[in-house]
Amino acid sequence: MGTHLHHPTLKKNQQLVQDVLLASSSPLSAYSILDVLRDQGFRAPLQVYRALDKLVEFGLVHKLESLNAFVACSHEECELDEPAAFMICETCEGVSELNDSKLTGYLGKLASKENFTLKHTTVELHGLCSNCE
Amino acid sequence: MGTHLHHPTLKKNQQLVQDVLLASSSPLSAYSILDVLRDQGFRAPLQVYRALDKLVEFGLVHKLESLNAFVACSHEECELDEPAAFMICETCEGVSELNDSKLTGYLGKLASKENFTLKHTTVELHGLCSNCE
DNA sequence: TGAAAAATGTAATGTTATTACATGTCATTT
DNA sequence: AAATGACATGTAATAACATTACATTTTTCA
Ligand SMILES: [Zn+2]
Ligand SMILES: [Zn+2]
Ligand SMILES: [Zn+2]
Ligand SMILES: [Zn+2]
Repeated sequence: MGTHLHHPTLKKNQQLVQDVLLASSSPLSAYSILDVLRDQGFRAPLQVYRALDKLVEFGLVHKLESLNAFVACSHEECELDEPAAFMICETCEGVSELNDSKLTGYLGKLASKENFTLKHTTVELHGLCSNCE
Repeated sequence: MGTHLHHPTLKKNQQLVQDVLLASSSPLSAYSILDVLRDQGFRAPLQVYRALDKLVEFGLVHKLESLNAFVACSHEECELDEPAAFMICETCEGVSELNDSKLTGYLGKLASKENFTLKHTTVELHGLCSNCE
């Protein structure tokens, strides 16, 4: 396990975005979040993107690159411990976040074998979850 | 190794797009490809996206989800053998494609442990290549 | 309190990707 | 050869995703 850093108290917009993501059973695009938050006064995409940037920085939210969408972290917070992988169901759109140290370790090995300095990994597995099979 | 399927002869637009990607040292967005091909008569994004769809289907081109960009396959063609991972240098934008069966195998294991039916994997490692370190 | 840093509001713009519909090309069948 | 059907192409319009620029407000902290 890596060092656990406390994130600062969330600002108003950050908290609103975080609440929307926590309430969702599947990843949401920035524009979907915007639509939900129009009632709370959101008017422009940048309000969402700025909040998301911070939440991702704090490790409270992850971006799924293959979906252009965002999910709340399934754990307390990933912080410096990057999530290892996401399993994404094509049918129900459910996502489960895996923190598998063996996978992380192996990706690190692959990188060092080529003298590649690893900064960030994206691992997204698409398929069908056990329910949807 | 999986079954080797022959892809059909490339059509004109497919070949043009493939040639642009083969000549590039780094991944290209669909719109960058379009710009290059304006001289050859390309006018609209869809001409590029349609060609890319086919090339990806044939295993001759891969999409890098974290960059919204496309690269020519480094091997003859990946066909049904999905590439295992890409290492992407943040500095020179160079990409190297890894076909690592141990990684593929481990991702499969992770999935089956959760009764997840794996259809497609996205593994993209960001960092610095040995040259740029 | 006063200055600096961070967050927010808003508009405009840039980038990536798809839908819709018309036309063209080529192999197969009659 | 004409008719058919499958696939490829041309073009315009629009949708979806994301950033730049600039003004203002709030928070932090010396
Ligand atoms: Zn997490
Ligand atoms: Zn499912
Ligand atoms: Zn390949
Ligand atoms: Zn490099």
